[in-house]
Amino acid sequence: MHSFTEENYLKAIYQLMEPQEEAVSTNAIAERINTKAATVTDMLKKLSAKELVIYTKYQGVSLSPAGRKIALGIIRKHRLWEFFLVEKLDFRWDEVHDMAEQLEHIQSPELVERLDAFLGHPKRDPHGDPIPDSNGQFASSHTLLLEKGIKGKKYTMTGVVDHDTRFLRHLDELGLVPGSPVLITGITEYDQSLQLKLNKKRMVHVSNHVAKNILITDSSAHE
Amino acid sequence: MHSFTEENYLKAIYQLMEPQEEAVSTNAIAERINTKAATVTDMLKKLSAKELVIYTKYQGVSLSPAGRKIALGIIRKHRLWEFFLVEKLDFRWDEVHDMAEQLEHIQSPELVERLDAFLGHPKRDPHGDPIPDSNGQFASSHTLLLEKGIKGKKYTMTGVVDHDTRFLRHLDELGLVPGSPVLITGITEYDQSLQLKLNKKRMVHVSNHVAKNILITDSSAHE
DNA sequence: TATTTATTTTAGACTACTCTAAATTATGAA
DNA sequence: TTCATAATTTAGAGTAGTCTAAAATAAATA
Ligand SMILES: [Mn+2]
Ligand SMILES: [Mn+2]
Ligand SMILES: [Mn+2]
Ligand SMILES: [Mn+2]
Repeated sequence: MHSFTEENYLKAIYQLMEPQEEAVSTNAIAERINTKAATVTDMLKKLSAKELVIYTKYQGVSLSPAGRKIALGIIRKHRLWEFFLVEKLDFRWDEVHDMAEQLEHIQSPELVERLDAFLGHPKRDPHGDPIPDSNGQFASSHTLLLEKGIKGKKYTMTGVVDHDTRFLRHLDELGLVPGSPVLITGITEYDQSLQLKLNKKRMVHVSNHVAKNILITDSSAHE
Repeated sequence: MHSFTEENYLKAIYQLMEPQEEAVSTNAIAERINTKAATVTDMLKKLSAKELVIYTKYQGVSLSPAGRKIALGIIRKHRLWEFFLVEKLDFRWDEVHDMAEQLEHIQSPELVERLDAFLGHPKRDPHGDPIPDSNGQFASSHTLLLEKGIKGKKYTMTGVVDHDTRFLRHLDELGLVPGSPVLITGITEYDQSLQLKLNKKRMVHVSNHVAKNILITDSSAHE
């Protein structure tokens, strides 16, 4: 089997590869895992020997199909546990990540499937991130950044880019959480900040920084 | 903090000390943890330096108050997770131990307390073992071995001594699980086997070996 | 009590993961 | 294209946990 540590490397590589489908640098992994480049190089050789990654010296690394499968399994568990913690144990969405970092390594395929069923096969975690199914497939989503939204159009808040606790708390206070209806009522030219109308006529003002870190989807869209 | 491995040693020492309140031998720990005596000696020195155990060369080891507290915390988590797995995820009582062995090491005091509340503050795990509260206190129990039961007297099955999967499955098939009413209707002198009447007039016959591994309590007893 | 046997500890070594410092390779500015 | 700088790898070493074999101690037995 693969160790706790190996799993974390595979997950990190997956998440770094995700935006653009290209090889990931040693330094990028080191920064994400909070370790040193030399340590990463050692691990890449090990994962390469196990054929979980494709690694060429000085050329970066990418996941093999086997490595990708493991990474997706970890992410599936992470997000299911986060959903459990919020929906069943009443934690807030900004509190669950560290617990999920531990729970994602629990080994038991049967447990994952039963947990998934117990939770009602959720499609997204509390942060709006999609939960891969047992085959590693994601529900398709058509999201865009709030920053790119059009004035006067109705959207639904679907997730966040930044997962930092303070950011999530701030959104909580604004009442802007996954599922919230969002109507862009005004855009301030000067600083690109937005005036939004949420449900119950609640009006809020968000900075461009916030708008850059919120995902929305067309309200009329049927996922 | 203390590692996964250290936690397993502390738990093992606790469980070996439990029956009689006396020091535990190196070999006993080695056997329980599936390791070698030399390895145990190393770990005992380490735990002793951390003042989690009281250890004198060649004299065996016992838990310090701090070590005992950690051990009880692990046991609390183990049993709460087992309860969760059986009650919420519909696992059978013979399937949950290995998962709980992993889950018991998840670090988050808040998670434990929320899980406990979510489960309704259960007093016993699926095997009838008491779940210590957050202060390490057990609900008092007045159990005896089925073997020691008196003919014609009504009891309630409360737990097992042996936790082996095959034994638990066997009890399942007999319909003899924690909570079952048990009336001893006959004792066979020759082999000390017992004739029992469970609920719904179900009659079962159990060997002395089985009777030695089942815990019962006086039905009239109020815990 | 003396001797044999069992238990426990010590010595030395191995794997997994990590680090710092030095060497190597790639990159990009001149 | 050359040189300086940044990124990466290699070398060497440390910690946690594990092992086998040998030495020391305790317990059992004659
Ligand atoms: Mn998370
Ligand atoms: Mn998440
Ligand atoms: Mn168990
Ligand atoms: Mn149990």
